[in-house]
Amino acid sequence: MFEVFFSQVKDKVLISEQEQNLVKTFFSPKKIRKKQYLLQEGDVCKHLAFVEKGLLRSYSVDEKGTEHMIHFAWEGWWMADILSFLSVEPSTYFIDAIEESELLLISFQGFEEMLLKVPVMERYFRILFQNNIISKERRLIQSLAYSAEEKYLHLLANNPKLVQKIPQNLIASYLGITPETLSRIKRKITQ
Amino acid sequence: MFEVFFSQVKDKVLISEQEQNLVKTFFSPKKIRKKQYLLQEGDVCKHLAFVEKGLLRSYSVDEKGTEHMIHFAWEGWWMADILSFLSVEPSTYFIDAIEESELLLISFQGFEEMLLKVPVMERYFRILFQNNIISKERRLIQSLAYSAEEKYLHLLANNPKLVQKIPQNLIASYLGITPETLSRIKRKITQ
DNA sequence: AAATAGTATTGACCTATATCAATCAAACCA
DNA sequence: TGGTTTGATTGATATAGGTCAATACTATTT
Repeated sequence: MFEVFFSQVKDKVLISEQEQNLVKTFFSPKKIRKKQYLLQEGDVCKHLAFVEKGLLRSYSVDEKGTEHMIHFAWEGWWMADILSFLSVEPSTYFIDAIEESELLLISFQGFEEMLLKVPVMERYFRILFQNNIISKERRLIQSLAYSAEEKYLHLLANNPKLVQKIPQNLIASYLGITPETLSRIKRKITQ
Repeated sequence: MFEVFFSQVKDKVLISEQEQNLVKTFFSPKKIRKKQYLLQEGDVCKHLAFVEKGLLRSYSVDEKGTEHMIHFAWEGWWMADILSFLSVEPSTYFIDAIEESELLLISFQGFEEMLLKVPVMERYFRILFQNNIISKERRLIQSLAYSAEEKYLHLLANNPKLVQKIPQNLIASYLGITPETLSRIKRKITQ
């Protein structure tokens, strides 16, 4: 159950067997079906979810009912509304499963306690958050400075797995463009 | 010199006098004039800069020579190209002073050593990075889902200090719109 | 296997925002 | 202090990408 998890952790920090066993106690496994919600708007995000298997997405829905993709997470990645989770405020997001998935959940109390009892996990999350900042910053610059076509080409070059795994209408939303525009861009690139 | 710094740190974690004295040894103060560069594209970002006083900006410049504002930092905030700093790769950003500023600089080695020797600073940065993720995510959603006018209204509501302190052409760039469009939005809102 | 729902493509048209250019206002500095 | 650079406003025009609608394609369900 924790194979993917600890292989990810070990990519970033050194962790002993003993520490691993302690860390395990803070998590509970959960299976989630396709289209099932992990979080709905208005609810507090009570867990960080690590994806052992499968595929999740997070998104917001505006007044017109349009969905805006925020993140995708598959094997080896985390998913949560970090704002809601940390501030214990109602979320403005939805999180659901694009594919049937296996998750490891940790609660807010569990998270805080784990970081204090296992300092190496404090370090792991600091590094994780650093990386997250970097990738968000990249995406932000792209959304500010690039045309729709440039954004798609960058995604293809830098995150081909995402383009493979995720339906096009969701990719369009992730890039902040319409599915029609993405379809036209693809045609233009291919011909 | 460290007044603003430790008041910020104490907002997030408990830190002893002893720890404070140790932390101080990792930083060096630096004064920087208006328009002076702290970082130029192609150089590795060798320091995290804490702003004790003044105002900095970071921005990228595209092939057409257009500047895209990434961040602003004034009293109590950090500034760096975190990607370049952490990965020790050449930066794609510029950082310069909008106003004459007083900074506290810490090198990469200093940073790593400080986090290991003063675990409470590991915690401080984990929290700092958390908050950074949250604000970047907010900005990202706005850039994807909101119109130019909505983005400006949100900025006014949520970051009025930024709107006060920063020239309009830079605010426009920060929002990913042109100065002309921002000017028109302001007129529309006011009348 | 048919029926249904979801997803992608294409075309016609529209609108928000960019671009270009001129003027105006303010800030800097020699 | 007047001249020069820098930033803001306004107008005219162009365009990338959105919207709406029809059709085609692909999965999923019964």
